[in-house]
Amino acid sequence: MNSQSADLELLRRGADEILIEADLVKKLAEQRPLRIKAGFDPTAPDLHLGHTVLINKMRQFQDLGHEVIFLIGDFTGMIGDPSGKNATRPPMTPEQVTENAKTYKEQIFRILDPERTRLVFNSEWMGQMSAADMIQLAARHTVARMLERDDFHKRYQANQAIAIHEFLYPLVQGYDSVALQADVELGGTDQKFNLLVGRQLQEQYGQPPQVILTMPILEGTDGVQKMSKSLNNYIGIKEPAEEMFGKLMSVSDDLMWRYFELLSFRPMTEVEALQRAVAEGRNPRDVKFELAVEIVARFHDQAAAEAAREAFIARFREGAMPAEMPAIELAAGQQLAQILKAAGLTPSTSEAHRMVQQGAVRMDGERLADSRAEIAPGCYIFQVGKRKFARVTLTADK
RNA sequence: GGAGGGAUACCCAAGCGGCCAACGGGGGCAGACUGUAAAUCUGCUGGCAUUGCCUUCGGAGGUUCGAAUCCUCCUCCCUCCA
Repeated sequence: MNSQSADLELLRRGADEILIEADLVKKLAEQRPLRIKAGFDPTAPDLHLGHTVLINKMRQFQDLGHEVIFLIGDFTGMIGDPSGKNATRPPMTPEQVTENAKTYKEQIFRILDPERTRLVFNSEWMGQMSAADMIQLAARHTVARMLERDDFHKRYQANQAIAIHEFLYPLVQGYDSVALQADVELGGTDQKFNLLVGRQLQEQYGQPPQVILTMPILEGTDGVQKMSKSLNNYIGIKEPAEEMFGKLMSVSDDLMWRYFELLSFRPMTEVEALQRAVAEGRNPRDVKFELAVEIVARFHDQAAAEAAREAFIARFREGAMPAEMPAIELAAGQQLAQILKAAGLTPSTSEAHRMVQQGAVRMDGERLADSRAEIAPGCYIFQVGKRKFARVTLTADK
């Protein structure tokens, strides 16, 4: 196997589609650094592992010596959100954009090499465009082609409104590829149409069309729906190490392999070996440990990752307490249920009563059965369920 | 502009005068078990309170001993017609 086909195999990993793969082979054969473009929304970035699928792919290109362009779509953001019926979102100020760009850098450079990453804003060229330029750009594309896009098509069929500027968005995104002379553009599968517009526009402007590489949308920790903050099935890359580790461990044994493919940098040959090992009886938990350690180490460091693993093991094996927990001081003379609520361990006293009924509440390791019991003054560790702890000091100030 | 249909707890979705704090599913939480916060099984899932009270079925009124259920008006959404 020569190095080019090894490169191709790496780039293909996890990819949903490569259009056109033959073109990519040709470009790789040119033995020059390719310009790899990926666009991101300028809204406040709070990245989770789902976003990193794409960024990981950028990193792979980078490792192979290509030029990665991290494009922030601030021009698009300043106009507003075209999708759906959502009220147009308030335009972002240049200050906000700068601020968000800073946050992006903080987060993406955990994965990307800052030395080899070009950060650009599309307002750099879009801001220069006159109305006449814009119309000329619009003239390069047709309504019929726009309507090929699935969501436009459906809305048109259903007689739902499509605002003119919504047609402009794919054009602007496509024009970014022209402005950057991109060789490859990366995006989620949901971006396929927009990426294709880039290809078409580049041809119109006399450039060789970019190759499109789409990455799948990562499933969240529930294993079914896409990872997203609003579905609360996400793992944020700024989360504390132990939290991140725990969430990774909560992923099902099946989903783990998907995460290996899309999130791990381990060679697929190794991943396949792990898969065989599990089939032959190795505990999938231990394999999941390896995944969790790798990911946590990427966003924290190796030591924090190992510590998170040890803490995890300690907790389920010995029922140990976490090293840190909120400490709260309360007046004595209250019922247990009220203490639990006051300590933030349950959202309401009714919930606290239910938790006690279900045997979920412990005080200094002893299970409690009476949610109305008054607790004598002193310092205790309360636990609700497996994961919620608080150190509560009850003071008798009466 | 006209004609119909709909709005129920975190989400979906029953209920159509009292047995409704409201079936069922999803999600969430808890317990058991285990190989992990996987899988499986079971339970819980409005609030407050020493088992009684308070708020909830789009909003505001009304009928009734009693309404999520009936009436009136309003708001929003969907379908069909112009």
